[in-house]
Amino acid sequence: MNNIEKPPAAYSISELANEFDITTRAIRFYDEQGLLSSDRRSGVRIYSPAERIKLKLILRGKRLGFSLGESREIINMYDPSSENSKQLQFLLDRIREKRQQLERKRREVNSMLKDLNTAELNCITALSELAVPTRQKNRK
Amino acid sequence: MNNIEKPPAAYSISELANEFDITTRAIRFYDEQGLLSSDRRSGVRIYSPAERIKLKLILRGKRLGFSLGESREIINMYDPSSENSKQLQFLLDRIREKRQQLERKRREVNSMLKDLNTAELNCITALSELAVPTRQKNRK
DNA sequence: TCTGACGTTGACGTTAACGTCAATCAGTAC
DNA sequence: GTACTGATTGACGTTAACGTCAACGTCAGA
Repeated sequence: MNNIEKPPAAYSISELANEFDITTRAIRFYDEQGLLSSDRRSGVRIYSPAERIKLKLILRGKRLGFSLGESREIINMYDPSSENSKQLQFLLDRIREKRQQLERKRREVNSMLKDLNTAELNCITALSELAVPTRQKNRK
Repeated sequence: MNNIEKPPAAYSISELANEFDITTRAIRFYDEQGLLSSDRRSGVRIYSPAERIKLKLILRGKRLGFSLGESREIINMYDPSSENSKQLQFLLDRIREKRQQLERKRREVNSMLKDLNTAELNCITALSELAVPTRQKNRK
């Protein structure tokens, strides 16, 4: 017998809330807004693994500064449920649009990291000069 | 004589608003909140190039999902105005903390870009199968 | 001097994204 | 049955980040 943990086939609302460290209220809100869809077992929400992934995508989107509406759009990009060519071309355009946004974000994250590096260096320098204030310090 | 554009030594509120495509109200709000500081020429706000940079940092932060409070912290990381070693060490810790956040954001941006790529491929495939629905399509 | 563009300060309104609370129901444990 | 746990649906409250509007100041140009 093997001890590998099987991924659950379904999740309760509080399981998801605990896993992602959010409140059930938030999940219910996403549900109301149609970002998640849930089966009901006598009124009680039950989420499939696919919905759990959607939730992950929503939270990732939030951390990157996307609104819930934008995250909804992004999620909808993953299934080409639209069948006709016009819709597909439109979807393709929006995918490429989002890519532009994300590449900008990537550039800005990198630039911000560079800034932090120099800030860190300044900080370290200031610290070391505090620690050894007189040794070999040639002042004019 | 040369025709190079000298960078202005000062900016009015509407100049900045136009440059960054935001409203003067937003700038005034940042000013109130102490994210920007302004000289006053008979009541009228005047911004230095340094404040203009701060504004850029604020907007970049927003696009990456930072709150105004977080952006304020990040901006404050760039000048080691605190002199004593304790403060500097604390600052250093927070810099490294922010770096963690940013590196996570970077990973997530990259992962999101990958997702978009596969979404694009799916879309393109669906399109091409629509365009040539009968040719060489071997169905079981 | 009057006008118009641009600025100011309140003060209140708005939207997104939940938080909070109350009343209620459904399954389990004793 | 009863008590407890965890879920539900309203309904209203809250916070951040501005928008909007009114009333007013200021300064250059005709």
